[in-house]
Amino acid sequence: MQSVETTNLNFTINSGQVFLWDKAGDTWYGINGDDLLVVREPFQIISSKRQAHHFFRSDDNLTMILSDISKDNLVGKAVKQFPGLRLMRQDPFQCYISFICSSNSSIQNIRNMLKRLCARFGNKIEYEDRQFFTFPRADRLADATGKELLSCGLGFRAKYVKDAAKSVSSGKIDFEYLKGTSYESALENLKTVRGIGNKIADCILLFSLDKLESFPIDRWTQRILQKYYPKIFDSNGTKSLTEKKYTYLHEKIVEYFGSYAGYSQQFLFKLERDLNKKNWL
DNA sequence: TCATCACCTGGAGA
DNA sequence: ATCTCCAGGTGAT
Repeated sequence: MQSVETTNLNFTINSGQVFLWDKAGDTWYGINGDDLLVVREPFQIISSKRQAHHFFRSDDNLTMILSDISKDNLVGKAVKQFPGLRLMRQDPFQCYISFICSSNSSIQNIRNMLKRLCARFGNKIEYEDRQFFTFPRADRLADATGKELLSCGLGFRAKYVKDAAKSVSSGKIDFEYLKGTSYESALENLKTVRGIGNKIADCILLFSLDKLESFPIDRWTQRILQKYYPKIFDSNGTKSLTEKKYTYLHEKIVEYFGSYAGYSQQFLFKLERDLNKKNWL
């Protein structure tokens, strides 16, 4: 029987979904929007805002989902190997900005960028004599100057972040609306933002907008598909992941892995990263 | 429609 | 020490 209490925090937090979590002793501290989450064993999650939420997706029927995705042998193997790996449900704006920053960057670098954004534009809060900075609000980032964002080390992403924040503060991008609309519609909507292509949009949809059929395809995922499923996801010819090919692959993926493909992706990704001894942090 | 390439920056490896 | 290379991509030719 799987449940939220069986969450493996190390696996889950270091799975590339979130960037603003730190461990001190037996306690994890994580920034989620304007909230600080504190998690310690035995599994107990505390919110500084006393918000009742399901950050670790405890409302998912995990037993059913893990059983469903285990129909594929390799995913089944990964589920057995990493039973406590979970998807998270992050604050959408933070997720959106985080993955825009992830473009052509490394995990460590993404962490640094986001921490600087928080320190500069977020609010300071204290908890158990520790200091934290919340994630900036959209209007705060929309009002930031290009120079300020560059000084946070965002590089060419600075203008994307500012524009993206503007889109949210103006209401052009509405996360609550996107949660309620279809996967395809939400995907297209997100991709109208500069700096967001298929891969980043899929990350935002999967990690913060409850679209479990999202299956972000990046270098790693592409390698996994070619390595283990060469016949099913035949990438004949073209090397680069074009718009057309991405869409085609995603259709095949949902057809093959099912409507919880996002969970499948997380397990496959963990499996392959582990093989390559990439532990992150 | 597809392939190439530039893009800021910092960390890792030579 | 100094340099090169590259990182869970995207947008412009």
